[in-house]
Amino acid sequence: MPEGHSIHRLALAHRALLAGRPVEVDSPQGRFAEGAALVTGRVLEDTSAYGKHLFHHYAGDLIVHVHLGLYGKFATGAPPVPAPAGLIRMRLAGDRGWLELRGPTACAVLNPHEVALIHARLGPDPLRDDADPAPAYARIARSGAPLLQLIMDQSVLAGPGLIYATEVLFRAGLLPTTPGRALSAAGFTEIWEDLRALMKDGVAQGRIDTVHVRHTPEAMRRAPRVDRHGGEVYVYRRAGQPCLVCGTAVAKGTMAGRNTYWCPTCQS
DNA sequence: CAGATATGACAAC
DNA sequence: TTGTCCTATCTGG
Repeated sequence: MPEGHSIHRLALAHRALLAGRPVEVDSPQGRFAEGAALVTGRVLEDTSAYGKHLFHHYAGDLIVHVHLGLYGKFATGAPPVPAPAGLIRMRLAGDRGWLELRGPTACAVLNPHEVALIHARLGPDPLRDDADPAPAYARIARSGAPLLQLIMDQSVLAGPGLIYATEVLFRAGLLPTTPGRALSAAGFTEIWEDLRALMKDGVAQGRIDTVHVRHTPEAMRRAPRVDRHGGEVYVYRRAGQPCLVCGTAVAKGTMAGRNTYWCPTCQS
């Protein structure tokens, strides 16, 4: 489930499992063999997350950068390390546990300068307390692109993916097609604060649940009747099913090659 | 078993 | 807008 909350959660888990001690790194599948050879045996000093990007910081200014893309997955466990099954791009083994990485879009050893370049091309991450949302609103306010695309654009906001973008727009009562420049400053602040609340809950729970997280006061006023027995999301992948707030059939469309969902009654 | 699908990102047309 | 990458899982026959 690789939206930003998953990556932050992975950074925490990997720190707890492996940081502070030397780790053995290899690549059973082979495609990360050269990178693994550079870092194996070093101390994994820390981990970090920025948007959907995960970093393993090794002693000696070597950083392994991982981007899960659409299919990437980590598996972790306590010792002993299991026999390799499937295609394992990267495997870590420390004295407290092990980790396997499959199917990432990116897995490479970088230097601090290269990491800084990645940070520089990302927008503010709602999960980072050092984030300044102002540049994101500046981008949105002068764009005619649809809000769904802008929220998913990692150079505007780092971390939200299709589910959070879809759901936060439902909670804000805005159609996915709303042009960025139609969003008021107050409307942006509501979305930013809601993303922070939703994604922090996502980190804590390990799943996306946009129905049970408290709405902002503005959204509560618009959608006060939440079905407590409803699903984890309001509209994502619920095409044709009744809206949890008003009962209207959830609509489905396509935008920039991605499926989009919205409630024709609650969103305008 | 083949085929479709997936929470992403990028290049190429 | 389409194709490509990477892998696992779910669907239908």
